[in-house]
Amino acid sequence: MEKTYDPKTIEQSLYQTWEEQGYFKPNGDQSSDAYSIMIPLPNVTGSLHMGHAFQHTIMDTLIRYQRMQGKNTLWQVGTDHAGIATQMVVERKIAAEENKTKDDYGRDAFIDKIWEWKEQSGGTITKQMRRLGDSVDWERERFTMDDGNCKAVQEAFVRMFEDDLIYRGKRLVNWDPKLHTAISDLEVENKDKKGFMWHLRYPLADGATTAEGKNYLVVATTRPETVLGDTGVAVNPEDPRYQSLIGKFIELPLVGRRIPIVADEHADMEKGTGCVKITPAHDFNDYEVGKRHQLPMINVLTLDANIRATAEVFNTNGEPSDDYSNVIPEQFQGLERFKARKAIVAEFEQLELLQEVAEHNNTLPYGDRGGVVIEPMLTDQWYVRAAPLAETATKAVEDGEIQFVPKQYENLYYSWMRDIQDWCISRQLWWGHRIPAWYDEAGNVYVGRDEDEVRAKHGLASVVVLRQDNDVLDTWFSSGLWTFATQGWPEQTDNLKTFHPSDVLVTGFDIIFFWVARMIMMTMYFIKDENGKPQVPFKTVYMTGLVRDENGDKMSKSKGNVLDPLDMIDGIGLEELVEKRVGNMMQPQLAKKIEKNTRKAFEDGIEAHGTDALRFTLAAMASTGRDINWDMKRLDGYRNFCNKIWNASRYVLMNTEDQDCGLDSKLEREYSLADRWIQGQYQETIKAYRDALDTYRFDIAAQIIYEFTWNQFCDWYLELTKPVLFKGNESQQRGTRHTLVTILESLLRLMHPIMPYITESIWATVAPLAGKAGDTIMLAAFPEFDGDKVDATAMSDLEWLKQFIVAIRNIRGEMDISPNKPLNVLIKNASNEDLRRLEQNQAFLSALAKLETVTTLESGETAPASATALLGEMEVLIPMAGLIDKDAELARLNKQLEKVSGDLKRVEGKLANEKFVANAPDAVIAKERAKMDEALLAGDKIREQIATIESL
RNA sequence: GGGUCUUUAGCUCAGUUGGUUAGAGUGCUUGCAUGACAUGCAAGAUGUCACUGGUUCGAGUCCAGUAAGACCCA
Repeated sequence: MEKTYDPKTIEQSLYQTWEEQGYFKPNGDQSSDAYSIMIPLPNVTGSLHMGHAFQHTIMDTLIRYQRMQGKNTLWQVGTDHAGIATQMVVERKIAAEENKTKDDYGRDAFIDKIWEWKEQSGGTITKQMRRLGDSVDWERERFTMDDGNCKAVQEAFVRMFEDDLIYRGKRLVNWDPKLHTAISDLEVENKDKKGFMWHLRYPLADGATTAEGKNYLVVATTRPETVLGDTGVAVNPEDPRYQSLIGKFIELPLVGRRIPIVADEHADMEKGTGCVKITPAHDFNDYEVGKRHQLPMINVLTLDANIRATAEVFNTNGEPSDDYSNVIPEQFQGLERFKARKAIVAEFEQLELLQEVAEHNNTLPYGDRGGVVIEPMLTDQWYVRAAPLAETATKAVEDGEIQFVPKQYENLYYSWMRDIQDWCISRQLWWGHRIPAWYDEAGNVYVGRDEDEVRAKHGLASVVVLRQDNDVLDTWFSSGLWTFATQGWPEQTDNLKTFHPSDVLVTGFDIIFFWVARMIMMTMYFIKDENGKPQVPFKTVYMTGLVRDENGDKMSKSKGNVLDPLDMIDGIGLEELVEKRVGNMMQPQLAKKIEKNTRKAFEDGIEAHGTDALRFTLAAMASTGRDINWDMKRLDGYRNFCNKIWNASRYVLMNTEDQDCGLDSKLEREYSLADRWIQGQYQETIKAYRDALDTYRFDIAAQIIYEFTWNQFCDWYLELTKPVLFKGNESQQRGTRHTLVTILESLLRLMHPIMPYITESIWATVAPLAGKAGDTIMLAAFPEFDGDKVDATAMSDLEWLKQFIVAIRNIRGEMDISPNKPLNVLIKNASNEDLRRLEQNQAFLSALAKLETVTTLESGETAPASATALLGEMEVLIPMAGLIDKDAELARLNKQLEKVSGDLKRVEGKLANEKFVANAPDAVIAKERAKMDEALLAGDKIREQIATIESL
């Protein structure tokens, strides 16, 4: 083995071997339990960020852990087509490179272009996953637009339509005027912005006046440009100011439209003037008010959100109507919406109908992709009726069929499910699953799996011209079928039977609504068990937090603080990192700032750390549901841990390779105290570690394995093997070698799920020495706790030994005695057990505490002036002659005394409190008593010692 | 406005049903070429557990409120 751990040289070839050998595939053993995880679909043309690395670490750890327990294990891999995002990328690309639009290409050619792009850039993610060590079954890799998924989506759509769970309707949708598509509520981000509230005078018709005698009403609005589409004014039915006006009319300025004054709860008496203009075609609240009062709807905006040349007038059912004139004043025609606002305000001012302009904080809806303000728009769209699906889906969580980790996310889930809105699933895009609906020339709609089926089903002759809906489905619609479509649905396949429901879903809280909830709804609707009971898509949902940057800021491209997991693994130079962050930016004006921040945060670029260190760090920081502030220092620390494992293994191999490791059970093996102790420690580590993994506490698991490996196995056990290996007899050496190789071999298996590469690499050499056969650690058995191997006496004996050694080292450290100077120590007040332990562990003591002699004083025998340490009642004395500074020793003793006195005071106080003694459990009181006795004794001894030293 | 979460060592974070002197990594101080490792070894220092009040024999932990921050919903 090389002297220093170098991940580069081991990782890539190992992965290739694993993949080639088919170790990632399910073992197909139907007699063992199945275990499956369906990957949260990354965008096929995207790349993995630290959040993915985090989730993948957790999934791979779980999968490897279960696989090593012999389960029939599947980690299903795949990517999604990311409709809007991908189409935008390719549109920008052809615009930049060829100055063309998608319409220049035409639908089919443009879609071909996207497939091309997918072929080109689709490999990034899979390469990254291979570097991360993800043990996914690549042969089953799926894509949301592959044949199987297309079939599943089509089938799902048709069945839901037939069951009246999908409908088409003219309704207000969130329209993105930049991307020209409807989006769902979830794709809208509400942002607080400073704006204005305009108070407009609306003249009353027919000579009516208000209670105050005015001939107009004042309405307040943040969107004056929608005046052109007003079809009513609402006042609160309880409002005394306007009661007499209800049923009367307004003469709407600019367009001269006569519109009614209606009474509706929506008008808030406390807010503004209490009068609200109603524009049903351009506002979600107004739409509802309009429905209640049968107000017509007038659309005044184009799909670009410009003012139309002529308005579209609909009745309240959305049918074209001529209730009102469609004329729009010429000066506003074609104006962009914000310019139109200015023009209309100016016109009101001109007409002396602008009463007031007040500053106003409003919340504006933005499209999460296009980044422009969303326009409520009256269009025909397809919807999923969500409420009936939500009922079953909510119950599954209530009944505990699906559990969220951590639990509090269940509330978030419930709160959304209880108030669920219908889901707009059509998108005016070309890239995606085209909606399986056909229209005849009369505008009738037919839904079916293909045109032939539609014709057959509805008896449409071939002369009837049908055209398919131009729109595609929301990407999340296909993602919602992921857990079962990947397993062959709509066929009833063996895979579906074996691997569905999946065991755990590992994902971020930010897509609970987008994906998790919808997956539960869709799955429970389509998949039933043998008894017809709806099947859940997964039993547990493990929610990860966000990985943030070192300042706690969200990582994002525009902030330029994104980290590529591969750069943690391979390292990257500063210049290259800067280039990576500022190159190809959508907002080049930020480049300077990003460059400066990057140079500050990564002065020397990023060192290579290897996959195992990255994974271990992510695991160590995975406490439930919390965000992670990424800390390079932690990564450094855990890279050092890998180096530690490497070197500890090197030590083991140096002392066991080509030597008798006691595999032949006929030859005698003598186990030292250290051997028996480390075995017990190790067993307890297995137990605690498995508990941690079973409860998704990866941070605790990492902590346990770190503590055992470094602080027990390396710091104590390996040191304790030295005296045996260098000076012990044959059977003692054999026993220790046997312990060394067997513990290390098993420890590697224990660590493997989190750190796959380093463990596999070392295991290949260590396993044969421990008598283990097998081509790969990946398929070796996961260690199991064996209580018989825990030797309680050995455990307490060794703790005593450690205390002894630490006490000597402490005196050396504080007294400035070289660690190389052999010492002669005296023992006073030793119990029989102390004597036994001393007797049995001379070799360890002299090696680890560097002792020349240990002499027991008879009772009554006087000791020379010494530095002392206490082990229970036993005193360890280091004679001072020539070694120790009197004042330094006094200072050291006084410090100890102070500590002991402090303890004593606290404990005495507690025990003197009658209520404590009366109420506390016996065990607690006994503990306190013991502590008091110990403190009393220690205090006496230290004071005695101080007196002795002072008298010198 | 409603809701959820966070606040513990210089930094990044653990801390179970309330019960020793609140821990880890990193950083800091001192010493050390020691037969695996200087990406190391040994020893050591470091806390108003955000704040105020309450419950309790006992609170980092439970309750109420305050402050700061993050997120979700409207």
